[in-house]
Amino acid sequence: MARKFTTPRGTVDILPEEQPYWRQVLRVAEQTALAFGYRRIDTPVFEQADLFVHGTGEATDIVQREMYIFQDRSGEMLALRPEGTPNVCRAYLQHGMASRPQPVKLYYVAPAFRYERPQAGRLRQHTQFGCEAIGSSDPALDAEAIELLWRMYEALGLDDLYVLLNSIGDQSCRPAYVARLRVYYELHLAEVCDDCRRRYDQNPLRLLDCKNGQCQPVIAGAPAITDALCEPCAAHFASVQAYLDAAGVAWQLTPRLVRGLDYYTRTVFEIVPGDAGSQGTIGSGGRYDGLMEVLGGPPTPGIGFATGIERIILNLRKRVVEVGPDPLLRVVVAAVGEGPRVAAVALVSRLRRAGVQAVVGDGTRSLKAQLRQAEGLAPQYVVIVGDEELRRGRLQVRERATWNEERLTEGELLARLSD
RNA sequence: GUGGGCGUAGCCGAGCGGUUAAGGCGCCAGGUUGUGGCCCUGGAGAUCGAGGGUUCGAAUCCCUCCGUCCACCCCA
Repeated sequence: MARKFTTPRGTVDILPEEQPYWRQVLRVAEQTALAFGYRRIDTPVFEQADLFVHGTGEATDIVQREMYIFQDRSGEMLALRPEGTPNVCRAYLQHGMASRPQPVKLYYVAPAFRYERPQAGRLRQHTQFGCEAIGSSDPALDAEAIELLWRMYEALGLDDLYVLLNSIGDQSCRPAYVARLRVYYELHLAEVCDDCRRRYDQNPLRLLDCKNGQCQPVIAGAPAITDALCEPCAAHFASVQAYLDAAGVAWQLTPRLVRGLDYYTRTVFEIVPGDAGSQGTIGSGGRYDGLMEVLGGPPTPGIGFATGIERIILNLRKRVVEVGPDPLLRVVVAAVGEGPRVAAVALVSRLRRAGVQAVVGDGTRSLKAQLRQAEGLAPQYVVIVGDEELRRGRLQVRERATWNEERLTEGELLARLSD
């Protein structure tokens, strides 16, 4: 049908029926983050575009072709947040958080925007829950971030998940490795796919992540970055692994795992479902020890992750995980005729002030219709107010599920409701 | 950004060149004057995603666009 207005491509409405999932996921996410000592931070939906150009990285797809970027009326270049980490780091610097006890551990729930071609599990606006621990390079924080994410999924009832873990080194060892990788690939360019030839030029690390069948033998023969780590990076990585084991989180060493963002150093990880489709990653993150300097701050290490709420819910639905229903409506008051309507409005007003969720039936409809309406609203009690009830000072109160009917005074009704 | 599938009322879904465009769910109303879940009856709701074209005639064929889904790409 010809609708005049619809949601923009790649965006969705979250209808009342879906809200229980959101409430549940956000509740668990926040609880878990708080339990791990993280505190909430909120940052603007839009920021100076350069924050992401420099922070997320000029070479990334996100910056090159996916940002929602615009000029405001003063001519300033702004961008809708494509991911959360640069905002949090900017806030850390802006508010002098280096003078707080380190590390500063922050979490956020925020929409992210990327101009991409939508498909299941990939939207132009999606919601990320993320955590960042800034100001320490302790590998225990890396392990803790991974564990936090893992425990959160666990609490939500998601199983069949896998932690993929890798280290991609730092400035002192990665460049040499990338050079070696290039030398290796130079000899095999004829055997790999077109995308890989492009990656060879633009983003060599990503060569390892190619899913094209013809490239797999070449990947298998490539030097592994985990063999090329410098001593400090190797030691750090070993500690991360040991701490994960200590925390009881199972992980899989995945040398081919690299990440799309420029700022990652050392630890990178993803959590994927066992039956993952192409948009399978539900959460991922890593260490970004060089990011703060890029943003103009002093050298400050950091580790963090983000997970997509929509993808979590997708997986919860796939597994038919139960979530609590909406808080139930407790009373619907049906009334026909002006006198009873006035009394009914006054009654629900008092009920609500007493903390009871209550509504009146639609006064433009018959009593029968109001009762049908009440059925749809599924309250605990249905109350009927008519002239007779007003005369007697007693309400007709029905427990909807049992049809059990009583004549009660308002006080008795309230007592019943407070059981 | 590339390739492919799909697009009929709020939802599911028949029809696939000539029909008043089925049916189900849901919604609304009625089945005597104030009584809900089942049942019965009735009603509202569709410019057949949009715009062009072919044809005497198009939901049905063609083109373009839009949306959605799948794969790639990328990533949460």
